[in-house]
Amino acid sequence: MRETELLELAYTYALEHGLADMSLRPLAKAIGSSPRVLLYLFDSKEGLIRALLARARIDELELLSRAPNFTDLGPDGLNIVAERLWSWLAADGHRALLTLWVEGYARSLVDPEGPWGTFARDTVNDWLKVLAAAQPRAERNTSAGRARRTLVLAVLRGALLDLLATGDLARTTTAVHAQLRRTQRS
Amino acid sequence: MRETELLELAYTYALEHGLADMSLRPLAKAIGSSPRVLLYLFDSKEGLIRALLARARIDELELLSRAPNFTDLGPDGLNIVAERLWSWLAADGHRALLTLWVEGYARSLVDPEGPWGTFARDTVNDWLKVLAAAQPRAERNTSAGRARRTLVLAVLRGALLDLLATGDLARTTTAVHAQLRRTQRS
DNA sequence: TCGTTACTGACACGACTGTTTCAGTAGCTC
DNA sequence: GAGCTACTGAAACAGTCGTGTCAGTAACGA
Repeated sequence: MRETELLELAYTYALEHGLADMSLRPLAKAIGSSPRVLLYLFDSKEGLIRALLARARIDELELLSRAPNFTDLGPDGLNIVAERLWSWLAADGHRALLTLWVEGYARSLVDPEGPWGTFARDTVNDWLKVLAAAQPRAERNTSAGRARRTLVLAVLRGALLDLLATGDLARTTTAVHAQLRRTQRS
Repeated sequence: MRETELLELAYTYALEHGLADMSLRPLAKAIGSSPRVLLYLFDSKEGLIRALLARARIDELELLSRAPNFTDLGPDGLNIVAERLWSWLAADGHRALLTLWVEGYARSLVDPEGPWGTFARDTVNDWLKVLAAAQPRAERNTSAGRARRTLVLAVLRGALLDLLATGDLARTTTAVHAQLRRTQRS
């Protein structure tokens, strides 16, 4: 299937160059293809972007699925999962993917129509679902439980934004760990 | 001064339409001007974007300056300021500005050259500075103090991302308040 | 009145955009 | 061999982009 291998090439290209000002001719040349072929396979540029965003989401879901999703890790399960997620987010090799992800997020806020669609809302829900699975059953469906996983997600994402902008791994990691240790005690 | 009033018009236009695919002709037509004039006043499109980003940053700094920045509100000063900041971030009328802000942030991560420059890093530092001023003097320059304000910033920004994507004011606000109340006790 | 400064309109230039048209080629099935 | 499917190259289309050129107006101080 030519489509999947070209998508993969385009994906690594997008990771390097971003999606915002990507255009067909430079992309095609870089991956050894032609605008004609890309249009043939993906119908339109919008279709290509949609495919790239879906591809990025696969990486994201794959990460999330690696978090232990069996239930009842105890009352502290949420923090355990969060700590694991952070170590993934903070890893050097994931910067490009996460930057692309922020880009897609921002874009889907600005224009919810278009290929970006509901990317932002989707990822929030993906993450909240995984975090919910790590909470004790009794807590999961309470308002306090929703707030708690919302808070954990906020900490992870806020710290990620900070890390991507400043590159200060030590400070952001200390902050995240401080939080996860603190709630552990409560 | 024609420049400032046109900048203001362009700014409100950018708040509605985003910066990413803004182009001179539609913008000029919308604000009753011409590409010629915009180029005359701002030298280039890049100059215009730089001016718009600077304008957005003014709104941001104005917000931050409204947070009480006199020192020693007590050990809980950081939370007091954070709560005030959140009520501003969560206000309905600020959605457009904050979305624009996220867009600029994302873009400055993708391409740190160009008009976006150090927008992301700058805002992180702006906020951290304000939060630092709200911490007790004794805590301010310790590693734990840095981590604490980093964490507060992460919560605010993470919750903001969530709010912008989902519009769920109740859940995000509950999460933020839970956090600020929790650390208050510690 | 002259010169200077601030601003503006009309138009064209070259580069680039996504997309289409037309014309294929290679491989597989019947 | 015929026909079908999958894929591809070359070139052109219409449109938009940022920008430059040339000209011109209005206000104002000397």
